[in-house]
Amino acid sequence: MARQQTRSKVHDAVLALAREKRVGNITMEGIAARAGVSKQTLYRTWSSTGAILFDALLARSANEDGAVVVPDSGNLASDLQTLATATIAELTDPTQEPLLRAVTADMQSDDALATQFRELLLGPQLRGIANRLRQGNVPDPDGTAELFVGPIFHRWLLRTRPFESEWVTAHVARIVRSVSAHG
Amino acid sequence: MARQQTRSKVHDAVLALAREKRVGNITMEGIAARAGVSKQTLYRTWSSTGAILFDALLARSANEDGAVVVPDSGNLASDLQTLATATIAELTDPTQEPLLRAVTADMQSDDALATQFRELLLGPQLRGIANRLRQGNVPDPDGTAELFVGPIFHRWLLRTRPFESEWVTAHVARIVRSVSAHG
DNA sequence: GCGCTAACTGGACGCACCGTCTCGTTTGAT
DNA sequence: ATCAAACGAGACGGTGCGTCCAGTTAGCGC
Repeated sequence: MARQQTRSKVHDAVLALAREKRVGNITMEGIAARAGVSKQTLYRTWSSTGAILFDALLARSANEDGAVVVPDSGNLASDLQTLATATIAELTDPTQEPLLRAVTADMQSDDALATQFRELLLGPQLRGIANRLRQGNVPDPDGTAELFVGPIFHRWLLRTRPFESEWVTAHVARIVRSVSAHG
Repeated sequence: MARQQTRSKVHDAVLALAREKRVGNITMEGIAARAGVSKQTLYRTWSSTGAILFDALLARSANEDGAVVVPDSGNLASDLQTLATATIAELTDPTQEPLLRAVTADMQSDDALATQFRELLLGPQLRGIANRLRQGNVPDPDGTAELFVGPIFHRWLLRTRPFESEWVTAHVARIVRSVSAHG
C-alpha cells in the first residue's frame, strides 16, 4: 500500500483544494499536481476522488478527535442540547462541510463508499447516542437515536432551513418529551 | 424557451437513460443523441444534467399525480402509517430512486438546484404534512412534521438500513406517542 | 553495507465530454 | 408571406479520464 508520507501529502492536498475551490471540480489530476505525486500513485490506492476525500475525513477524525463525543452529565436534556450543538457545528464547519457534502453526494451512486461511510462514521455515532440513552434508562434507545439525528440531517442534507438556535432547543425538547411519555 | 415537443423528447430520453445505465454517467452529449436533439438546444434551456433530471422529475410529479397526497381519515396513526409507506414506496421505486439520488447528490454542490428542489418538492410535502397535523389539533405541527420525515430521509440518504416494516410501524408509533404527550 | 522488492515519478496514450460557436433549416404565430 | 425564435448538424480547443511504460527511489532482510 501507500507509504505514510504519500498518504499525508495526498490528504493535505485534498484538504487544501477543498478549501479553495468548489469540491465538485476536484479532480484526480488536480490532486496529483497539488500533492506532487503521480496519478499512478493515486490510482494504486484510491479508486475515485470520493474515496480520497473520505480517507482524508477519516484520518482527520482519527487523529485530532474531530469525532463528536457523546456527553453524559446525567441530565438528558442538557446532554442532548450539547450533542446537537456539537453535531451541527461539525456539519457546518467551513473546512468540513464541503468535504462531508462531497462524500455524501458520491455515496448516492457509490455503494462501496456508502458502506464505508455507514460502518466507520455513522454507525458508531448512532450507537454512541443510543448507548447514552440506554444508560439513562430511555426506552427504545435505537429508535430514539434515529429520531434525534434524523431531523438534523434532514435539514442539512436537503438544505431546507438553516439551524436556528430556537429550533435546536425545540427539537431537543421534542425528543425529551417523546421519551418521557410512556403510555 | 424550449418548445413543448422538445421538452418531452428530452424528458423521455433522460428517463430512458436513467433506467438503463448508472445515473452518474449520464451526459449532455448522451441525452442529446438519445433525444435526437442538438447540444445547443439542451444548453439553451438547462445548465446541467442535474437540472434536466430535476425538470423531468417535476414534470412527472405534475402530470400523473406522482406526488404523495397526505391522507386524512381522522385517525392520525393510520394516516401516518399510510403516508410513511407511500413516501418510502416513492423513495425506493426503481424508476424514481436513481433520479432522486442523482438530484439530491447534485444539490450538495449546486445551490440553485437545491433551492428549486426545496421550494417545489420538499416544501410542499412538509407543509402538507404539517397541515394534516394541524387539522388533527397536534401541537407544534411544523416541528412534528420534521420529526416524522427526518428519520425516513436519514435512512434513505445515508443508507444506514433498509426500511423494515416493523421499523416503519415503530416509527409511526413514536411520532404518535410524542404528540400525545403534553407536559 | 548489499540487494531485492514494492512504492514511487514523469510523461505519453486514446478517449469521452465539456461548453461554445457557426451556419443553414424549420416552425409557428402575425 | 413574413420574420424572429427555436432548432439540427457538426466542428472547435480544452480538460480530465484511466491505463501503460520506463526509469528512479525507499525501506527491509540478511
